[in-house]
Amino acid sequence: MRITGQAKHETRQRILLAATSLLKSDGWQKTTTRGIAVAAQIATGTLFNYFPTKEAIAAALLDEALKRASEEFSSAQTKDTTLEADLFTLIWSGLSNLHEFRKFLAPACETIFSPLARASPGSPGEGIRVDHLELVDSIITSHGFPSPQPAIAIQLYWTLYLGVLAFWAADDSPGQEDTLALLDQSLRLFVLSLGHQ
Amino acid sequence: MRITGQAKHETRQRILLAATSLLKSDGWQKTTTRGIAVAAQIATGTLFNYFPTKEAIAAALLDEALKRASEEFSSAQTKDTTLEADLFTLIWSGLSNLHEFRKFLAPACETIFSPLARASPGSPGEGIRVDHLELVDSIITSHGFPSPQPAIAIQLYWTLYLGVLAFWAADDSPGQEDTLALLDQSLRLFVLSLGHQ
DNA sequence: AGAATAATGTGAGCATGCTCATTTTTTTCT
DNA sequence: AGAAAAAAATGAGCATGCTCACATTATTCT
Repeated sequence: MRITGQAKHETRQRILLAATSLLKSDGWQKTTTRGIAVAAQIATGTLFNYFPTKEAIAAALLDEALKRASEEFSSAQTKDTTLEADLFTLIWSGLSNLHEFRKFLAPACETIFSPLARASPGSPGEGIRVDHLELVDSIITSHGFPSPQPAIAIQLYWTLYLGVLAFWAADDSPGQEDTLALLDQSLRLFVLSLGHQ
Repeated sequence: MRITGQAKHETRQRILLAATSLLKSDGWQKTTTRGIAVAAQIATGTLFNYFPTKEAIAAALLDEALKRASEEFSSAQTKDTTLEADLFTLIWSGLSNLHEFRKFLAPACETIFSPLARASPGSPGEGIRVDHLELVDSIITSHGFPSPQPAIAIQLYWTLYLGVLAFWAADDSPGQEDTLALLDQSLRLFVLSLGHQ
């Protein structure tokens, strides 16, 4: 499994690299699976041996970026700040890591982890959502809040998170200061909602 | 323009009727534009003389339903309730009118008014969003609140609204009581955020 | 090594959203 | 009414996401 696995891994990386490059230069719509395959020097069919859908390719990219953010957060955590501050750090770090994908994030995400896609399990972004929400849950409880009620609080969090993401993707204010304001407000509300329940 | 317009209008209605029927029985994915065209007794190409995209067809259906809700609200308004209650009435009425579309709402909406589609003007759902937000703004100011700050408050509202919609679309609790709870919580937070700014 | 088996690569081809040159129908003008 | 012009309908065809039967390469077994 050693050498084979390595070759497979390299192909996978070539695909992700090709996809990144094309997505950045051409955007979501104009990047075709055929184009990615050619750039990665494989056949169209082979592409789908590695990723089940076009969205899954983008999801893998976003997943990598967000995993980096999670690790940054977990290692740098000082633990003496407020819940609000911790969540802010995590999310802001996520946005920084997603920065290179900002241009095509909105259209790609529509199908990847659309808030409305909650109904469709097995969607490419499900892993991302689950991982993120688990981390958030652990942060919340580590600050002494009760683990949020099953559905509502977490649903509210994810909604607000996607709202921030959506806003950020189209935010052209200097330094994304408008996003900062929205994120601030959103987190304040979310923490409030934890208390009120 | 009289007689012609009428014929056009009838064709349009036939399309919407056919689409409704197919969407309800087959869902979003399995309903094809060819299928709608056949059911409406027109050629595929003709369909696109009436609606620019498949999404636009669904958007027209949702628009009709939500317009009905707006009218219900506007005519039944008693004006002596709280802001929270008024918004609740409006949104709940919207959900009732959307009820028959619940099954395919989530996948359709991903592309129609995806939370993340704020960036794409000219999308089929833009009119729906704009109309709704205008109404909400007027309700807010009629209750003595200042018209919300440019972007943030309205963005927050739309985010929460879509979150509710998404949840509702997949909510199988009896009487959608879970959605009720989420809507309640969301509106409480939103009104809170109006005060805090 | 050579056969047998498994894993991976391949591209023709399908389904479907949508376009557009052409044909058909309707309206207008005299 | 009949010709000219405008409007609408049509369906072959394109692009693209994805599938699948087959070919190719890698691995295992004796």
